[in-house]
Amino acid sequence: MRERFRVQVRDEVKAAALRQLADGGPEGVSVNAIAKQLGVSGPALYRYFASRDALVGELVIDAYRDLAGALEAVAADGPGGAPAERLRALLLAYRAWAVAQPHRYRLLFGPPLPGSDAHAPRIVDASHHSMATLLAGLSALGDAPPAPPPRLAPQLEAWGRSRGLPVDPALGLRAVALWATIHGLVSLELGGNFASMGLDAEALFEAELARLLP
Amino acid sequence: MRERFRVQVRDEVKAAALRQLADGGPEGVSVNAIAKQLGVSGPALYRYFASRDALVGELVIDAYRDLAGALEAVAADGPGGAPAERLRALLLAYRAWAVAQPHRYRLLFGPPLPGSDAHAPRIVDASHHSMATLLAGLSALGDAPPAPPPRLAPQLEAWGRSRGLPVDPALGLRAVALWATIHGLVSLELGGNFASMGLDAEALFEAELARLLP
DNA sequence: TGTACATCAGTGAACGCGCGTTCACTGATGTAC
DNA sequence: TGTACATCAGTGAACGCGCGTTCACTGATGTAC
Repeated sequence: MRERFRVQVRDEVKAAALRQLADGGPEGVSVNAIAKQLGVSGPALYRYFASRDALVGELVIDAYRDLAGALEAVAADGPGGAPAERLRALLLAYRAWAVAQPHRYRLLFGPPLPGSDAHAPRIVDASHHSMATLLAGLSALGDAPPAPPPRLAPQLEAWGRSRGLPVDPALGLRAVALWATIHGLVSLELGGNFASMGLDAEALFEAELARLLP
Repeated sequence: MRERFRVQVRDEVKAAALRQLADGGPEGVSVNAIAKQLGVSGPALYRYFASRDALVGELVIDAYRDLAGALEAVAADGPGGAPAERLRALLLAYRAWAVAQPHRYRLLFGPPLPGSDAHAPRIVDASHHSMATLLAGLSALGDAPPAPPPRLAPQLEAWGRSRGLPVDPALGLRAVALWATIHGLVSLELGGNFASMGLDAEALFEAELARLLP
């Protein structure tokens, strides 16, 4: 079928785009360069993607899906073990995904790209799944986090509701804070900040996990 | 004097570069575009900067100096108040600086730029002052943070020693962790992640501070 | 004070490059009778 | 099975743009006698 061929070529294009993303950053993803890498003429790619921005947009969505998949796999894997231990595994998987493919992590959580609209519904949707997994992991802990300040409580509740999972505001705040912390660690690690301080980023991450999830 | 003129023009060039940085990101800083904005021909700028990379490098160093200056001003201001309260003010100043000029914050802590060498000694040096201020603020708290794991302790000590301030490893770990947390919050805020969740980033930041510095 | 000279800011043309995207077209692959 | 037609992947040329950087040169500003 022609359709199978289309899908296959699209995947090859995206794979080449990811390779360019890895060296050169998001700005380094170039339609013409991808075409050259596939041994094909530049305009040929317009059969498969409407524009460069559309291509990059797909990379973003794929990355969100991939990250969410990795987290869900860990969350679903082996229901044994204490909830705290399972949450720990989840957070380690988050870092592992980021460290294994820093360019994709930066594509998701780095500075917003000119031309790409991070508020497009498809993208916002895709970004939700990872947070949902994190929320579930936290919720399994079962302890009672401190209540959020009055200004934040309704916002957190609205956010949970808009996501379909009615969420305890206190739990939501805890999830956001936890996310910010591990994102901070990962982001500094990817930026080489810990390396330039002579610090072992992995040990640092684990030390922080030990402190946060005693 | 000709020298005064040189300095003044260099400053104007940098100011125009910062304006371009604000809209368009680091890749949007263009020699020719700056020249046009100053009503001058492109090659003219090569009298003042050896290359585009040299220009951007100066922006980085300026930004580090500016951030460190803002923090030191807060630290030196009004020695009254409990140490925890003063540290709180320091961290609020960190966020305020980042939020007021997101492009410069991203220039410092965003993804490393292609062409620019973040390990150049001048840049590494400039990046140290802010951390020193944070360390001083934490040290004034006077309480005893938990000891770091054996793998990290010598690294933290070596890092402190290389900086001229012999530092308690436990304190160093605490500083790094605190930095990672506020960087995570700030970085997600600048990325618009909290906004797209309907959360008030400032309230979030303050809630986290309240939790971290009771 | 006036003149000769050196310094140096800025110009305009040019080089070579890469970019995203359009367009008219060729040629192979699939489909329908 | 053979033939007519439609579909569509891919090509090559072109458009218009911007980029960093070099080069030889003009002309104004400063300095030295």
